[in-house]
Amino acid sequence: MPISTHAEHDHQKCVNHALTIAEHLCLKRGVQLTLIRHQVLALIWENHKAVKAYELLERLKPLKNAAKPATVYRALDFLIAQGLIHRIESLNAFIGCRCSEHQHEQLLLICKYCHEVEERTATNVMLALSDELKQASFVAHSKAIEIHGICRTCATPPKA
Amino acid sequence: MPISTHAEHDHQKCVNHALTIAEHLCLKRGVQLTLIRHQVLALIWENHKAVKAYELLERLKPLKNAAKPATVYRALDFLIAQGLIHRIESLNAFIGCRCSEHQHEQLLLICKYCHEVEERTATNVMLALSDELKQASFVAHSKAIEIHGICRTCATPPKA
DNA sequence: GCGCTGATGTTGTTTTATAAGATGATGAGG
DNA sequence: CCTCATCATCTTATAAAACAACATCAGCGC
Repeated sequence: MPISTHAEHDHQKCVNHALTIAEHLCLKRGVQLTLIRHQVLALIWENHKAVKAYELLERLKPLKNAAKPATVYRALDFLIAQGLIHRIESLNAFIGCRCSEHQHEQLLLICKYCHEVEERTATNVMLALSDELKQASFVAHSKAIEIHGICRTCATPPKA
Repeated sequence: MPISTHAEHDHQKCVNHALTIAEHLCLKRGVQLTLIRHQVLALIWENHKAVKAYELLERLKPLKNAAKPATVYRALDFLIAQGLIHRIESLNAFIGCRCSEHQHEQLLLICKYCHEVEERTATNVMLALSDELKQASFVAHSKAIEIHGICRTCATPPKA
């Protein structure tokens, strides 16, 4: 079931949920969700759009005057390693992960208009992919699939 | 059926085939496969590994003394637009396309050891993907899937 | 306190990609 | 033949994205 990505949803809930999960997960794993990391994660969750590293840097600076590229990249590295965010290769951008605890094979649908990213489990696709990889005798390390196009909302003409 | 990517195949055949196809295709489409574009395409086809833009630039310089970044990037843009090569987003690199004439939904298997890239049609995966996109009401523009891992050859211990 | 470890600060560099304006080649139409 | 348009290229800068290296600091166990 897709989530509602556009304006109408209670986004504060999204954010709170994501941050709470992140805190619990880090605690459980014995890794530090430090202030900077927490701030970066919160910034990423400000919306459901893919966000660039230098954009995050700009947004981080008011909170953290000394912020430099390395500051952001290190936080991003950590968040990725913990599965809390995804890196979108085809955009050099980042997006909060909705399922940090579960599997990590997802389908990312990236809208070229609103830039929102929908994350789907897409079980059937992943099954077919596993099968194909088996046939190819290829051992995959990660199976993120990034698809660019136009999302439901942007495709639908503004309601009459 | 996967192609043989490693050393044992007659690579000159690959190259000639790719260049011939490219020439015909450009002729048919009324676009110019100029000297520079042809040279860049040939360089990309020197092997089946993903190649970076600045690496191409270095290799192009002996042939074309004035070569600058823009020289290479323009040629790459053209080749991509004509479907003669693929851009591998997750590597910022490029690879020759084996099926310039046909469909453009492919599965790219990228080996982290030998860096060779195998291109597969993966019909079942693409069907499952189309289905999933339909469910999501998402209109995709391109459906390249990049999977990183270890290829058959690199996974197989050197023959006893 | 001391020393270990992980996190951060700081500086600089590398890698990847594009912008903008001048120049050159080719071909169609007058 | 000229001229204009178009496409390709050249040239110079610069932007954007990412990382390397090393210094410093904070917390913790001993």
